[in-house]
Amino acid sequence: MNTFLNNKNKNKKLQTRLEIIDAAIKVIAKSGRDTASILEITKVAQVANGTFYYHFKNKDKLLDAVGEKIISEITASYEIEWKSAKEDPAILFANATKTNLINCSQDPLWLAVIIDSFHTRGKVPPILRGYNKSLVAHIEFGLSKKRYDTKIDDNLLANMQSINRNALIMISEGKVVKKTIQQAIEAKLRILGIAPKEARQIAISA
Amino acid sequence: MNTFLNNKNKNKKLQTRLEIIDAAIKVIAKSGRDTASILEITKVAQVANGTFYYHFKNKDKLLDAVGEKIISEITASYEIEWKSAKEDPAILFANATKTNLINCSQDPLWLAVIIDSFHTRGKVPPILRGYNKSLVAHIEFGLSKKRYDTKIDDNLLANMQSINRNALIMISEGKVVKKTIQQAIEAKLRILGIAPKEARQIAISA
DNA sequence: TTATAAACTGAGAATACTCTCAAAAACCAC
DNA sequence: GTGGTTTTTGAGAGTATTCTCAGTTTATAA
Repeated sequence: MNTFLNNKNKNKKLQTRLEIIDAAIKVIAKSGRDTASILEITKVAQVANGTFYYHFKNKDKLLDAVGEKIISEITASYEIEWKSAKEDPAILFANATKTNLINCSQDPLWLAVIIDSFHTRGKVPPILRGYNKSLVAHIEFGLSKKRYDTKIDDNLLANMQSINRNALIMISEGKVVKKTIQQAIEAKLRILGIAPKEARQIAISA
Repeated sequence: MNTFLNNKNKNKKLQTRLEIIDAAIKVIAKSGRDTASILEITKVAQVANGTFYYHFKNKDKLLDAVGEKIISEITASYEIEWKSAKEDPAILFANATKTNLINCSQDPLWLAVIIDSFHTRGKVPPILRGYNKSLVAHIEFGLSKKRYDTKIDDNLLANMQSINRNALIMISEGKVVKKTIQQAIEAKLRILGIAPKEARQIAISA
């Protein structure tokens, strides 16, 4: 009889896989995606080098898995408050930004990996795709209510992302989380076309 | 008698050095700082691998030289209009931003290298240092005239830089230069605390 | 023309990294 | 236990990269 994938094996395999992903997060946080070597990752995970290639076709697939893991951790609690919206889009957006940044800041390792994921030549890193979709929705909502004064394009989205990224860098360098997040919200709202003083007030009360 | 460095030799040596730097700019534009290999650079420069090490102690020193070369090309024509200032700081800043971005956009190779230079783990890349100094001066000037509503800190400077970087990326991807620069100026002024509509007007007439 | 110093060459040492594979170990149904 | 399957192992092939160095070429002062 073909035992194929019984549960015990499945768990064993899955566990090793997760250990490798966790080790990868540690190493990437230290050295960055490009410099992180499979050899070091397997050393940290305490498995043989060959074991890595039993679980992942190559380094790229591992990076995808790392991205997915972090995304799922961060977005899990993220989309909830979005639906109930008769509120001011700016306030909703401020709160979403706050939640998002706080989630990213939970774990210094995630923080480092997320910041690192912004460094790319060419293609949009997988970690950012989900974020982008939600960002566009927020801005379109605000535009439909004539709350913002801007146009949606790649440049605007890139600027929004950069503000997030810079905030995360500041936090990872030890700046006060609350104040840094307020600054990020204020900057984003101002770019969207909220009046300077009002943007500050919304940021402070978020 | 010691011939030491007579002029002919000096020129010969200098010329090879410059050829290596130019080749480096080409290769970095294509592959990025980290991936660019000495081997490929010397191939493009048409010199032997060992020649590289006669001119540069190591890859880092070459990167410094590349940074200095590009900085000097870009900032050469940059600081001129700054002194004559009884004008509106916002307009001055808008013009400076425009000049700077146009200068960076002159050559696609520089563009690629400059954009690449923003990618760093840790330390501020040398290319940005000069820019930062001038940026702080501009903002302080505006604050002293009560034209802006913000505080100068690392976060603000990082956001300003990111807006520049994003504009350069858009330009390198073929977006219209003029419009992209206007968007950058508008975003910067809004973050500094200029009212949304006014920021747009200044950006358009810059 | 010739001696000397500068500039250049390219083979190869040292290192590091990704990925393969045959063999070993662990696991589990019977 | 036995036998078959899954999982792990680690040596090493293949490749790439940085940097060294002994020797060659080039330039020039005398």
